[in-house]
Amino acid sequence: MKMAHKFKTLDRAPVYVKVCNAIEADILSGVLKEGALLPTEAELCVQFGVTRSSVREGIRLLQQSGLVERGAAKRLVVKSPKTIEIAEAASRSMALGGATFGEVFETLAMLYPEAARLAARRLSSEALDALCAVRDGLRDAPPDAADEIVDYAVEFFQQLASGLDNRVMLAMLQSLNLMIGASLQLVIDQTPNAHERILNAQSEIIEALKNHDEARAHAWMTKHIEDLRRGYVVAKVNLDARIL
Amino acid sequence: MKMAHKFKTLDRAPVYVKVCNAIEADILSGVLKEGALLPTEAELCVQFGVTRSSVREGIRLLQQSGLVERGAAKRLVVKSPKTIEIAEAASRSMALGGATFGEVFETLAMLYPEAARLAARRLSSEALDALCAVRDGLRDAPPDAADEIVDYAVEFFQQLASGLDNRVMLAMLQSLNLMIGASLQLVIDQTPNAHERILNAQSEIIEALKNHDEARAHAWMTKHIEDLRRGYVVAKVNLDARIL
DNA sequence: ATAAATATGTTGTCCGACAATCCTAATATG
DNA sequence: CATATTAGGATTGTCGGACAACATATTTAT
Repeated sequence: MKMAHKFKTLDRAPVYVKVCNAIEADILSGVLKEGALLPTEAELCVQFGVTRSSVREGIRLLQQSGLVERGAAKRLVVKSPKTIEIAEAASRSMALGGATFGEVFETLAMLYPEAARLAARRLSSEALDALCAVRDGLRDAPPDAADEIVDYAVEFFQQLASGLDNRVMLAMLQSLNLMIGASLQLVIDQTPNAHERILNAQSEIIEALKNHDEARAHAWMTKHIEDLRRGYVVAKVNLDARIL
Repeated sequence: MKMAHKFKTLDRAPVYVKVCNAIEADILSGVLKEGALLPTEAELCVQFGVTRSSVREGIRLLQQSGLVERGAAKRLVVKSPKTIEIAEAASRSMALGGATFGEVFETLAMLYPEAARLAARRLSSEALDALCAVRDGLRDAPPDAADEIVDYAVEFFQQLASGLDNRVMLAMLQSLNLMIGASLQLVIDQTPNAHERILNAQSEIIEALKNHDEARAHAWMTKHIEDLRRGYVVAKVNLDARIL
């Protein structure tokens, strides 16, 4: 008995999706390396055999996923997503998805102490210097300049994360930074002694990192974050409220 | 002396970007709630006063960020991003950004033991039942069916993460799952006793969760992940290689 | 009343056109 | 000769209109 031939289901995706996929495939497979120039729109039209409208819609799709970007001369250049951009996209999506302060803080409280522990194990001396620079900046800042204090507090987290030399971790920590960064502003200028307390925590953490004292780094980071969290409670921010 | 008037810098973004931003703003501000139907393209044209090409390009931008989707009758409906989609986007970007197995595993080894500890503190009984179901499924699976074992191993992580009731954490854990999921396949069928070892780890973790024994949950999760990591070494997977 | 046929609306794709912008190269000027 | 200017060409952004494909709503026929 002869089996009737089975056809594969036809690919009925819109053309602009196919354009997006085709380009993306070549990027992913390495045919198009980072920084490579894509053909012009007109060129893509003839290569794919579709009209410019479709090509352009496909490009928008690629553009939003950060794989491609307009460079000099407006030409499209291939770009491999940087951790900060991944973090931005993720935190933006979380905000839109309705994540709350409580969720962010709980995650922060879980991740950063462990990050500090890892840092105590392997932070380079340059990374440590960067942390010291942040701490010194904070020390010299006027104790009532809330915005500056916030900047230094976030920057401390940022530098610590960067020093871990792990892009996956970095992206996650950065996205947490972004999610609280904006709101920290509202809190800190209502917290008494914020300047002093944060400065102290940073100093203790740095000291622990210097001595490769993992437990102490972990403990102080925990304390530091708990301190920040208390700020939200004092400022009467509802932890179930959506992040901005 | 009269000060010359200062003009704000003009907004010179392309129209399609403005279209995207305008719609996004209304979604974010709550004017457009989840599930709401967007006007048709023709309608948007007259409302924004631009041509359909521009509207369509703007829609592609929104579409890729997961804020909008074609529903029944092809109409555009507003959609708030789900954690799994955020995780997918993030892991995809990380893969394109060149993240390595080593980075993923290190992050996994940091996050999941802490997640297990948290789970021991507050996992609901339903979530625990779900974990048991996974464990039972794995127990009854043939010990040489590598793909099934992988599925159950990943599913165990998935259920644990879901039970934490924290979307931010969930998104991060899920994105880690996705990043190793694909590659675990290659490893497990080269690992002797994988079935038995994974089953044992799952059972121990479940036992610890039941007894709210945070330390033990943490310890066994650590052991479990280290075991998986060893699989990569045995299978001679280069930990500096890019994830798929 | 149900099924078939038709009408209507919406999206996907095409085409052609033009202004704004940027790059390149030729030209003018010191 | 080097630099500034200008002209030219290439490319993107935006427009308008057109039509086929498809899904829904409405009417007609059985």
